Amino acid sequence: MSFSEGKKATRQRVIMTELALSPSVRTSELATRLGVSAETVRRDIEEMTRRGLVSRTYGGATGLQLGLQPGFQDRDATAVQERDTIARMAVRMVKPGDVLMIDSGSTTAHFARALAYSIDGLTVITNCLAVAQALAPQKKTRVVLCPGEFSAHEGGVYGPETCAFLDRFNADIAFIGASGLTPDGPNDVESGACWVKRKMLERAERRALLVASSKFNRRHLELVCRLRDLSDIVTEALPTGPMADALRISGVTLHVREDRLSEAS
Amino acid sequence: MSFSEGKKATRQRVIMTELALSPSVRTSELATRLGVSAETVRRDIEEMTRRGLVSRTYGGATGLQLGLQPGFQDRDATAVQERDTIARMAVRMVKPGDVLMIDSGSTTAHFARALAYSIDGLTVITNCLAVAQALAPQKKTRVVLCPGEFSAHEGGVYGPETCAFLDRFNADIAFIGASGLTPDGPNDVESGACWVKRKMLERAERRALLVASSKFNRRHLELVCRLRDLSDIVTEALPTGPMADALRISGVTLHVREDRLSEAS
DNA sequence: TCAAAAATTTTGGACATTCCACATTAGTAT
DNA sequence: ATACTAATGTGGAATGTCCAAAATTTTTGA
Repeated sequence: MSFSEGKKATRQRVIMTELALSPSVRTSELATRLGVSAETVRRDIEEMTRRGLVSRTYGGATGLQLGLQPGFQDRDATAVQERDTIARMAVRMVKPGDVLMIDSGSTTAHFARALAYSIDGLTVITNCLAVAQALAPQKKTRVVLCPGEFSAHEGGVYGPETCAFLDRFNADIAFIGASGLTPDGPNDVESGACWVKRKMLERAERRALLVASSKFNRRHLELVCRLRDLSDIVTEALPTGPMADALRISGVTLHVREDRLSEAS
Repeated sequence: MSFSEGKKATRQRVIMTELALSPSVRTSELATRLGVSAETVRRDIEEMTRRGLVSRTYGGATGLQLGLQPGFQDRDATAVQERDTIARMAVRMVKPGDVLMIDSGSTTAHFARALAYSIDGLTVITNCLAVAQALAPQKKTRVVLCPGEFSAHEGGVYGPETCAFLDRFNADIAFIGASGLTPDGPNDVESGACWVKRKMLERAERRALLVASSKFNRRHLELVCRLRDLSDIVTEALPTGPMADALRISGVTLHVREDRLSEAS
């Protein structure tokens, strides 16, 4: 009888579907709709809660509100302070009317939010949904979104379509992020993301890397480019050791600020 | 004593805050925490539900998920029921492995959410961010996002880039929405959106319009296409009068609610 | 095929929530 | 102050939910 998946799996899939359509479901309704007893539904919900799929409530369940992609903003929710400093510094590189390319990532998205209320008349080309959403409400900013395969994990689009599209534009400044920075240069875990970053760097006059100091000396799958291929690096703490040496030699402009000022007490 | 906002407003603000921290709140707990009777909390929740701020559940409330475009889902927060019925019916037109084009809009986004957990192996081409985000978490679904100028109001991309991009693809079914439907055909307030819809219809074998019956006989700026240019219309209530006549003549397949089915077998 | 294991339903009582009508209180305008 | 309206509290009946244990069905494995 059963061919592809068990009854339980089917039931739980229906629950997820139901939850995708409405913010909450009720045990009793599900029981009727699924033709099983309330107890069974309750057990399903309990199990799904354990697995982190839903959140149990009195009388039913609700989906987990994920503000965004799981792992996109959560990835380092602790680093808000650092990202904030970086974002503010990076904003100072931009002047009204500039054409920007902005990469996907939590740091660049934060930068975009800071940009939104600071500078007018921008044109922003991005492959990141969060960046687009941050900037678009500003009437005076034009946001161009790249095509490509959408990755929920990264919250952006990637692939040959993306690169080919970027190839048709010229920008004043490109802002890219990275999952690591070594003396060799910025690197990233995603190969698809690397190609997009490279293409952005290629099409822009100034080429800025936004990176938290916690990423220093972290080595990942693929090298995006050499240090000397960047024109600016924006970070919140001075690098040390080999990293500092490599930066000095590369001739990249380093934007750092240590003043730890908060919002008025 | 009171200077800025009334007690009720403060209470409801607390409820919203609480809801931002956890996916659901319980009436009883709120009552204790707020120092008011459960009945008052219940009345608050009821009012907030009417205003579309939260969703009432048995024993409490949950936030509305899919936190995206402000004004995107709000536009007609009341029509959830209708959209829900439409979404479920539309899902039944799709089979595993299909290539779909999905337009931007609240109805189509809802459809995408219903699709996400129902059908595997899809390829979806869309100009709508919400659609992409709804479908992308499904590993077995491929989501291709169109390029274009991003409109925060619509939550999607538009313009010549978008149309030119769509022109390169072929789809099994196109699902479009509309702000109005008259005997002439579907129409929309946004000219840019119309062009995208037309292009999607042009590139797909089956051409389905998802529209709530509340949109019947509403006339807006621009006609998207003729009725006969559509192959299917999915709605939740039978049209009447001239609208019904026009539909019969046009030869479009009409899908109206026939729900109340559970899975089983 | 049969028996053990797992999943599901049933049952019943304890407890929680809702709903509604009405009493009470707070807030506001006259 | 007075009268009026909105907001909140109270009580009890009706309904819904939870939980645990036992009975039943389905699935699994040899």
